[in-house]
Amino acid sequence: MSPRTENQFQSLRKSRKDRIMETALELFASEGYHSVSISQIAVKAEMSKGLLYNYFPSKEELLNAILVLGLEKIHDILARIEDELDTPEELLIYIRGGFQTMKKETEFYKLYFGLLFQPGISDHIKEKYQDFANHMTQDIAFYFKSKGDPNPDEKAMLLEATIDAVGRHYLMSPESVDLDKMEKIIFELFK
Amino acid sequence: MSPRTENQFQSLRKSRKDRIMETALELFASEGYHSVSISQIAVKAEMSKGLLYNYFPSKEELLNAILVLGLEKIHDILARIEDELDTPEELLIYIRGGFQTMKKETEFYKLYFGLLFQPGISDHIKEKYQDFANHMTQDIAFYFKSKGDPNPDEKAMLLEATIDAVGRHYLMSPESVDLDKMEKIIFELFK
Amino acid sequence: MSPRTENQFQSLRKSRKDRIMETALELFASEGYHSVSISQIAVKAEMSKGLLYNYFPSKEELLNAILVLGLEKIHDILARIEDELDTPEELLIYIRGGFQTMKKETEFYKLYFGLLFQPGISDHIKEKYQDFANHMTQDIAFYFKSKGDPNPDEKAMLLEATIDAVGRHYLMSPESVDLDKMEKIIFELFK
Amino acid sequence: MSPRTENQFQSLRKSRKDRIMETALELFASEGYHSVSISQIAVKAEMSKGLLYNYFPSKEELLNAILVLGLEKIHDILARIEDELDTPEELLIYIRGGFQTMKKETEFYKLYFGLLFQPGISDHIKEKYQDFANHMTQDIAFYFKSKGDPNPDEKAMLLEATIDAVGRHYLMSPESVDLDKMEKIIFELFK
DNA sequence: TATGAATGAGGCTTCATTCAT
DNA sequence: CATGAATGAAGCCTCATTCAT
Repeated sequence: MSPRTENQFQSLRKSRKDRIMETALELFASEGYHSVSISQIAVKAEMSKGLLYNYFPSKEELLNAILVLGLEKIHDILARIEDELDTPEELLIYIRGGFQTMKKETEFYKLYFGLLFQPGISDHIKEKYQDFANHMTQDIAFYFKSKGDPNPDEKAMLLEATIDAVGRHYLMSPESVDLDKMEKIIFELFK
Repeated sequence: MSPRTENQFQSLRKSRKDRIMETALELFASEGYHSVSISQIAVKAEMSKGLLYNYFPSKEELLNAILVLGLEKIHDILARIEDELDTPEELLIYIRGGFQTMKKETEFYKLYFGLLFQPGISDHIKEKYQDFANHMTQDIAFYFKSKGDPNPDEKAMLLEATIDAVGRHYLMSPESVDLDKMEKIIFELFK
Repeated sequence: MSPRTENQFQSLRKSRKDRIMETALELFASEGYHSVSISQIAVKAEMSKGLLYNYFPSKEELLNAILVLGLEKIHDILARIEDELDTPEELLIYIRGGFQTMKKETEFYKLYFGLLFQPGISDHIKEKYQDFANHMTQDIAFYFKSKGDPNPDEKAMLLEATIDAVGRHYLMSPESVDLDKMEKIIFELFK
Repeated sequence: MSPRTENQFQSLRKSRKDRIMETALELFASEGYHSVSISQIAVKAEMSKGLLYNYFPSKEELLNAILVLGLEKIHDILARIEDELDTPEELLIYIRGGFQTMKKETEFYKLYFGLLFQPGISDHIKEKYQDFANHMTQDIAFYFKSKGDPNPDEKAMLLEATIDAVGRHYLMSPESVDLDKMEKIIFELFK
């Protein structure tokens, strides 16, 4: 029989890679990066340990890939909203957007928040996150500036931190936080 | 050389147990719980592994003890402020108190925040923290109620979360956060 | 899919096979048999691992084939000189021949010397080498006998060993051994 | 009970370390460094794998330690002979000394010769051996100089290489080489 | 009480080899 | 014939914990 085409190989690789990353994210998020073994991932992804190394050179690189992908997803979501924040309505949408990424990418956020204070997580990732958070903060600062607030940067940082913190609460016990309500209260506070 | 011996001297007067916990906290906070071995702790605490196991039955119990002690310390600090929050002045003091515990117990908070999203941390601890956070939230809610705020509980949760989040930023890069200024802005926002 | 003649088939196989062996020899000699993976060979030979296994049933057989081929090449070179060693001139040519095979088949010798003391190398190969060395020794012994030396066999073994050893030095650091000079000195010593 | 004394610990450690090195040398020499697993060594030394790592940080460091020790032993043996080589009698003793170290440290030599052409063996070791061989060569050169030989350095290198090569033959098949006889023939040739 | 040697399970990773396509 | 994804055994190493002294 003839060998697989280049295309066949590529889509096979992509699907495998996706499967590994999905499975690993699930496990990392629910059990913690250090507590999950490559073996567990392989079993849950229904493949051999060896195959996993065909796609990621190490456990750490697998984690990295997951984090990079997650940050990109979030970035994409927010990129659609960001534009320029001029009106209160837009601010509300922005806040809502923040919460929605958390609802949508719950697992990623759980993993991520568990890692941020973990020393040893690659600086590259931390930088990426910083960039991302800075970007967000600047968007918000723009709003406060146009409103004439005396401390726009601090206000922005504060709002960003607040969204972050409420999201954290939500991730830890979703049933105890009513995001819709919080969204409005935050808006009232900062608008 | 001399600061180190100064440290050693100081910790020599402490009980063995304290020394172990201090050393372990230091290492856990700076390198991460999973990355620190019992051997490292024993070496840094200048005692044998065996002795360490005379005081703590396992690595996990050592961690537990550290966390319990840390929570208690924080509780003690806040207990001195809490009373009843009636006036804006008291609220400001409360906010300030929150930040001050973080400045004082930096290492504990670093460890703690790194662990909160890490599954596998004993539920006992998580409960203790919940109690503690709830307690705090209720104190604050008391203030908002006495002010006649329509959403006192949510407001309280929000303020608590905000203090938390700003503290996190501070812990990650102390130079980029001016706690004194943030304290005032938060106060203006919530008072 | 145009059908190939039997001949084209053969020569295709041959060139592929040669390429594999050449590449493998290169890698084995420079990095060591155990440190080179089949994957590396396949990449460097610009073919797939699978194809490689069409030509050699295992890594060990590939090594074997390389060694056999190498020994044959050396044998061929020496066969052209050997005839009967009667005169000193012929002895000199013989010594020179020994060194020249080492210059010409450097990689093979490097691999070979690295393997000779490695247990686990197929006995078949070791025998082949023994035969070859014995053959050489006998040729030389013939010379010493015709010269009336009292210990022709030992002398022969000694000369053979000496050529071997000087060659080894040369292979390890070519710049530190002047083969032309050594050749003459050895000749003076044994003639 | 009271803890072991420092002395007890030290002698325990020494005996364990020796046992590991002996066992490993035996196995490395007879099966080849790459073919012997840490597990095998542990089993043969009747201890756990883990313990081995209490004494050597890695397989490679274990090898290193063995090689360093071996070179030192050989050095010691030859140091007793070396002095200044003036008379033919002393040269004979020197040659004999060379062979005797090989008879005495058979395993070490087997391992060593198997490794010399193996790329990846630590340069530190190779240097040590070079030093050692150079030292030997210089001793011999001294003899040829005092004899007025026109090529003392080359002669010395040649003699050294010859001893080496005959030793190699002996190690590979002791029954086929009569070292006593070779010793004399070499002596007659070079004296 | 104190020591650190000793254990052994388990983790990460590599790689010769096979096989569906 | 050719490809490279897939397997699984085996290797090196770490480390929490135990225990003889």
